[in-house]
Amino acid sequence: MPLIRKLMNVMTLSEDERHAIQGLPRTYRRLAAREDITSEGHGSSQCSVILDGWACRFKTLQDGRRQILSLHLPGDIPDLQKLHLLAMEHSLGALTECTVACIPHHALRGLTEHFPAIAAALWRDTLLDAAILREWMVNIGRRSSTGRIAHLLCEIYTKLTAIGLAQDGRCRFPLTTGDLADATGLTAGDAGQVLRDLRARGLISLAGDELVIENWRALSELVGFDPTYLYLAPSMAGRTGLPDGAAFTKAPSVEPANRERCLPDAINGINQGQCRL
Amino acid sequence: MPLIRKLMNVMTLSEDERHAIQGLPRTYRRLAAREDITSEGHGSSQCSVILDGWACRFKTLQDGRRQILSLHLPGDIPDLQKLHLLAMEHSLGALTECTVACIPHHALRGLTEHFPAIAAALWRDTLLDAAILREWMVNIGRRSSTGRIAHLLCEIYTKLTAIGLAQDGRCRFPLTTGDLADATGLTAGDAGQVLRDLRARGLISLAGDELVIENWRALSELVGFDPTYLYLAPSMAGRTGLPDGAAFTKAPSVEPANRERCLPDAINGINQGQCRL
DNA sequence: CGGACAATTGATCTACCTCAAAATTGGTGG
DNA sequence: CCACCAATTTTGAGGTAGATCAATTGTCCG
Repeated sequence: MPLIRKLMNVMTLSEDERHAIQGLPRTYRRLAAREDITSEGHGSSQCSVILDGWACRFKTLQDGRRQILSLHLPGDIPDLQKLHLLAMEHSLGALTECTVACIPHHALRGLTEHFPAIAAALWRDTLLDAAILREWMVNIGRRSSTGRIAHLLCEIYTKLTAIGLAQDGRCRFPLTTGDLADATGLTAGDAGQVLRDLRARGLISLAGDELVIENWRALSELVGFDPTYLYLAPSMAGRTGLPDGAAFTKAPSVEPANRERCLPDAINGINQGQCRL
Repeated sequence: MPLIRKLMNVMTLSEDERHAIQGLPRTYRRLAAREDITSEGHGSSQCSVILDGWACRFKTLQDGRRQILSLHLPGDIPDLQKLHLLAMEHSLGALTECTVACIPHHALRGLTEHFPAIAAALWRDTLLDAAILREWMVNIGRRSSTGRIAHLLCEIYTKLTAIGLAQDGRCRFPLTTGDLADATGLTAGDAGQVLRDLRARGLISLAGDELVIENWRALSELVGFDPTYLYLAPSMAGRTGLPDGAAFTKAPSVEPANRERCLPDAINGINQGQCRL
C-alpha cells in the first residue's frame, strides 16, 4: 500500500499496473532502530521499499562528522538510484524499527520496460527527491539555527500528514537532537537549545517521541515555510489537518496507532505476499 | 556535441539515437552574464541544453540571502525536471555569457517514448545530479570554510577536465567570491579570505578569471576529495590532466580557447540547425 | 582619462561549536 | 513490581570560526 499510494500521488495507476506492482517478487526485512540498511559502496542488486518506520540517507566524514541527507517514510524507495548507478556513494540507515520490502533490480527493470508510465512515475519521484535535497541545501546554507529546525519540523509534519501518519497537530517524532543536528548542519547542543526555545515560545511540545505542533501558523511563518517543493497532490496540498493558526491545548492524548506494524514480529527472511506494497 | 558527449558518458548511442537527438527541433538563446534563464515558478514548455558558458540553479530567500544549488556546464540540461514537474521551485541563471538550445517538451517526450534507452539515460542523469546535490549538502553542512572552497574547486576542475575545458591545471573560473560564498553557505568576505589563504599556501593561483591549480595533490588531500560521486566514465575518471602532486610554476599563459563560441554573436532568436547538440 | 560600479580586504561582534557535567531514558535483575 | 545500572541525551559555560559592515581597491565603460 505505501508504494501504491506514493505513486498515486504522481500518476493514476491502471488495474494492470497496480497488479504488476503487487506481483513484484520480494523479500521482507525487519530492521532494528539505528541499524544500517545499506552501507556506502555496497551494491546488492535490489531496491528497498519502506513499508513501515523512518529511515535516512547519510554520509560520514573521516573525522566522524555525519550529515543526514534525507528522511524517508513509508512508500519511499531511498535506494532507487541503485537501479541506474553502480554503487551508492552514501549510506542508508533505519532511524526507527523498520519494515522494508526488497525488490530485485531485474524485476523493477522488467516493470519499467513493460509499463513506461511507471518508469516515468519513478523518474518523476527521483526529481521530487532532488527538489527536497535542494530545499535542504537552502536550509543548511542560509538559515539560522532556529529557522533550520523549524523548517524541518514543518516539512516532516507535512509529509507525515500526506501519508496519513499525522493529524490534529500530533505525530510521532523519533529523531534525537543528534539526528536533528546532523540533518541541519548544527550540533546536538544547539539543536537541543532551539527545541527548548521553540517549546518555551509555545510553538511545539515534544515529549518522548511524540511531537505536538501547538501553533502551526506561527511555526510555519517563522521560517516562511512553503510546501510547494514537496509537490503534494492537489488533494493533499494544504491538508495539514490543522485549522490555520489554531493552538492545540489540552487535546486528549491519542493512542499511537501509527506504530502498528503490518507484519508479525517473527518475519525476517523470505516471506512473500504477506504485505502489500 | 555537448549533450551527445554527456550522454555518451552514460550510455552508448546508436546511429539512430544520435540522429534523433541531432534532429530535435530547437531555438537558440544567447544570454548575457548574470542574466536569468528561467525564474522560479515560470514554466515555459521547453528545456534548455547549455551549449556554452556556465550557469547555476539558485534560490533567494525573502531577506535576499541567496543559495546556489548547483553549477552547470556545457552539455547539462539544468531544467530537465520541467519535463515531469509543473513548476520550477528555483531559478536558473547564467553565470557567464551563455549559449543555450531550447527544446520543446513535446519533442523530448517523443524522443523518450521512441528511445527508452535515452529515457533511461536522462533518468540516470537526474540521479547523477542528485548525487552532486548530496555531496554539496555534506560540504555546506559539515566542512570548514577552507574545506568547502577547496572541495568546490576540486569538483569544478574535475568536471571541466571531463568535458575538455581544463588541462595542465588551468581552467577558466568566472565565479566571484560572492558566487563562491552563495554556493558554499559562506559570506563573500569569508570566501575571499579562504582564497587568499589558499593562494598564500601555494595551492592555487587565481587572476582575472583564470584559475591555476598549483598543487592538485595538496588541494585534494586537504579535503579528502573523492570524485566517485561524479560518476565519470572510466575513460575519464582520474584524468585530471595533472601529474599527481605536480606543482605548476611559471607555465606559459594560455589563450582562453575555452571561450570560443560556436555561434556568431548575432544569433538571438529562432535559428535552427546551426549548432550541434 | 575619469567616473561609477562591483569586488575585495579588514576590524568588530555575534552565533554557533566544543567539551564536560547533569539528567533522563531504557534495560535488567532481584 | 520496583530499584539499580548503564547508555544515551540534554543542559550549560567558555572559546572560536565565521558574519557583518564599512572602507579600500580594482575593473569596466563612457
